[in-house]
Amino acid sequence: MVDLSDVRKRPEEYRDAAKKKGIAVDIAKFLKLDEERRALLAVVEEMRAKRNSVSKQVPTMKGTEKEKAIKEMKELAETLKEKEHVLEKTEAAWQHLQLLIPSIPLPKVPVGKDDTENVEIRRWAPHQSPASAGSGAEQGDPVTFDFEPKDHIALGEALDIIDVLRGVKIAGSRSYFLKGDGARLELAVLLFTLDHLTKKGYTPFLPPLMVNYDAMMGTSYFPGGEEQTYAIGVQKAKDGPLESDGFFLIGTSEVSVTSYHSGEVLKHEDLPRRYCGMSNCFRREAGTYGKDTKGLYRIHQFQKVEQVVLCEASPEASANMHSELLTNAEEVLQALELPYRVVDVCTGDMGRGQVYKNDIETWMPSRKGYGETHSCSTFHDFQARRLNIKYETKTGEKKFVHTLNNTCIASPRILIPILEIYQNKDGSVTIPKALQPYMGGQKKIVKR
RNA sequence: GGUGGGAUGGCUGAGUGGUCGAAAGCGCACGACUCGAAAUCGUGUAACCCCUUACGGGGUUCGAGGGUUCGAAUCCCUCUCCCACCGCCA
Repeated sequence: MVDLSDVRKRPEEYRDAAKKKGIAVDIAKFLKLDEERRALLAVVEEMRAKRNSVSKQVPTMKGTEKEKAIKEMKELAETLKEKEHVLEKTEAAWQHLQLLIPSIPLPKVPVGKDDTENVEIRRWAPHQSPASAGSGAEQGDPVTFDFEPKDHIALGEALDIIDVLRGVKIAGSRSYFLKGDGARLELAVLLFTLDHLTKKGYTPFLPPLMVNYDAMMGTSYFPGGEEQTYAIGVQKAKDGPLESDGFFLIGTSEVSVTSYHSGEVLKHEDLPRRYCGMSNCFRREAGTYGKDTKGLYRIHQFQKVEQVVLCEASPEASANMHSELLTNAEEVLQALELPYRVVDVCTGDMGRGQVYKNDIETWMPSRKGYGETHSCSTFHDFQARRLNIKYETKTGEKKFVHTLNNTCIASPRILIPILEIYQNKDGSVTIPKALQPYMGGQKKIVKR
């Protein structure tokens, strides 16, 4: 949610932001409703004031005077009820619209319509002599092979560590099993990342996977993201209606962990709060039919270590935390020796609330390109307003905190580059050095 | 799943239809006393919204929603959450 007084002050900027982000919201309609609401509020409050003052006097009155006052108040109550009803309706529409108003992107954000217009800002690849020949060398790929490489599915099936067919059998498309060393590899990469962040002062969380509407709304997934979200309910008969329990499966632990302090007032000296949530994540992936159907790239359920930060309300503090979050994620990729690039996400590929966003894309040989593996977002006070998270400044002023988040690792998507880049000619996969301690010292995944 | 007890300001807790946004205590802030401190005494101490340059005024909020009433923390209905015990259970 944005600062409404700011919207009143410079509506054109919000109209512009909505246009650049590709978000449909009628700012003029909002302003009109806003005025209507305030006019109605004035009328209703005046009537309430009258009622309150007369009601206070009633007990001191007697006889006909009292009867007259009560009669008058009865009539007033009726008109008041009507007015309140109109106000309520206006307020509901007003509230709905204000949730749709996007934040204004920082000036440095490139303007563009979708992810094809994101702008690369840097690349990293491990130091190793580039192969002079072999698959990929002529295109200048960061990873080359002197044999014909397999994709992660072929590797996973041959090694019996990924089973997509049986996943689909019991849970439908975009489902899978990790088994054996595949299961262990995923846990290894998650735990390695969690340890990395813990060492850097981040508090790990295992948060609720099911949350209420307020958490979804507060982190600004709702309204708008309902179609991407699984709702929890009870189905009493096969093909019968689903009775909602009012809970939703999180698509990221950002939802639970950012909401952790909702409704609270923190102390200035307790900021920044550095948190990381490890959780399963659930996504319906509605509207992606036919997109990334093969393999573990786009799936309904995965696991992620997510970084979440609450910091003081200054653009500088936010910017510092943003680069810290990026650095943490890059350190993990560097430890895993996976080539990646960082892009500035353009306006059209940003969410409603974000003011700045970077994606990290990791090299995936089978895609012959970089695939998104991380997403680092700065919100300023957009989420904090919705979640009502404040802090008290040194001067005793209460302000909304700034929130940020970034993936630190998401699996099994990260298994794509790991398996594909670390594969050997004989079909085995070398385990990245950093993960070997988390696999009991094991150095290779081989067919068992 | 069953039974009983709860939910009031930063905290404890009183309040069962009208001058109650709410006693008292604790905490906190300021002042007095003191060389200074403790103790003591005094004063003050909720959030949000609307109008106002400001001073100030008004509204809403006693878990949430609805109802009764001229008027609800207080009465009625529904729901949520917490605590205790019983049953079942990873």
